Amino acid sequence: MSKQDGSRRQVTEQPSDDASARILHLDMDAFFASVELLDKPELRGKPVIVGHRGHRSVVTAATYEARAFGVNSAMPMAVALRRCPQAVVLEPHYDRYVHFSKRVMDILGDVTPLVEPLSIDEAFLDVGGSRALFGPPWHIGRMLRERIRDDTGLVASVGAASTKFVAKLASSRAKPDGLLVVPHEQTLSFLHPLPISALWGVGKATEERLARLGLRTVGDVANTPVDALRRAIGEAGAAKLHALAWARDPRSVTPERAEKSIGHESTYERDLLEQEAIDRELLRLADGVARRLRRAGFVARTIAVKVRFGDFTTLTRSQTLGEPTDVAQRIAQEARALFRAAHTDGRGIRLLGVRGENLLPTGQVERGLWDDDEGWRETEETMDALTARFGNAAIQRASHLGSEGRRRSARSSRDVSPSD
DNA sequence: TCTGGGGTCCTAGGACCC
DNA sequence: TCTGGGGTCCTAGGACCC
Repeated sequence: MSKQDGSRRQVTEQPSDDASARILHLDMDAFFASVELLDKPELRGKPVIVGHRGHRSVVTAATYEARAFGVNSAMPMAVALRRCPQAVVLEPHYDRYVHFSKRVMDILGDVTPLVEPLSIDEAFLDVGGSRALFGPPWHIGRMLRERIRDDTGLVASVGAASTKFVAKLASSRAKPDGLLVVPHEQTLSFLHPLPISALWGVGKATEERLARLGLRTVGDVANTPVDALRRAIGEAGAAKLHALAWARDPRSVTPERAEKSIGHESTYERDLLEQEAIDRELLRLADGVARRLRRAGFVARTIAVKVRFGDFTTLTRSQTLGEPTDVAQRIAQEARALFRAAHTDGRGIRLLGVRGENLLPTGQVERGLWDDDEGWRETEETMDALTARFGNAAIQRASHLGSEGRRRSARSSRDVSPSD
């Protein structure tokens, strides 16, 4: 697809019955690159790559014109420029992408409250309850694409089906600049001829393992006993894949999803060798994590460090704390200790990462519950509510603050208050 | 070709408790 | 004294997705 002719090829004829295709998947076409082109209309129709110019950088996004040369996102920039030397390379502007992402998500929210953003440039919608106001899914998809084009100048593709998984497949099949509805009764004939790699969760490694069983298409997986799949790829993967191959996907569209971890990592143009530089970087990364934890209203119970050496071998180390934190100095202290305990003995460091895991909401866990006898009594009453909200495991883990942190918690709740 | 940065989920082994 | 089975938590690594 090297031409943007604007007129549409892949628009389906309106299906006779698409009421069952209530799940929409909307995906922006070449999102970052398209946002850049809004400012630079003179580059339209040319191969454009978004990414840094550094010698260790990768392609963040590419226009369809660049993809025609075999350029894809996540590809090393050096490779991309060898394949397409005439490509224009633009620095990314993440603030702009976030801005346009919000505008698009707002448009989706006008149709239904059941919008689940999947990443910055795609979302699921459940339009089952929107029919009376906006018509059938096919019509809603067309309307959303038009509104996004009119309001932002950007192009979105839409897939509609009775499950999330098939809707997502439909949108990628519709790209670029298309809309595809897969009616319920056509689902399996749509699904089964596709290659196994179309299945969610099948990457290179899984594809190779399944190829050893002689499986190539989704239909092949559907017709293989779960036991055989289990031996090849493990318990959970087998069950999931077999279900997906029969278009069984019980996941509903859920607008709010709790974050599970917050982290930062950096790859360095030159490998880091000096401990001083490494410590400085760990503090910088820890500070970024701490800020985001506070802004999101979380404390982390576990701190994890990631180290990648010059030869690309990678290790991770993590430690669960007695008392959760969102304080940069505390996170950095733990990160440095983990780094030292990993005995990296002077090898060059290509990448460092710091991550907070096991997140707990700051307010409920830290503030007041265990401050005094009054608070201690309150605990009994709120435990059920907390458990219902955050799950048993999280609350049990948090509750041992009771003995350990009780006397200190007046201080600690000040330390971790989200003030800056 | 030489590999970013943000994440999620799964597996497996060991510790520990009942 | 030896043995066992289930459950949960912690840690490390890997696959995968955008």
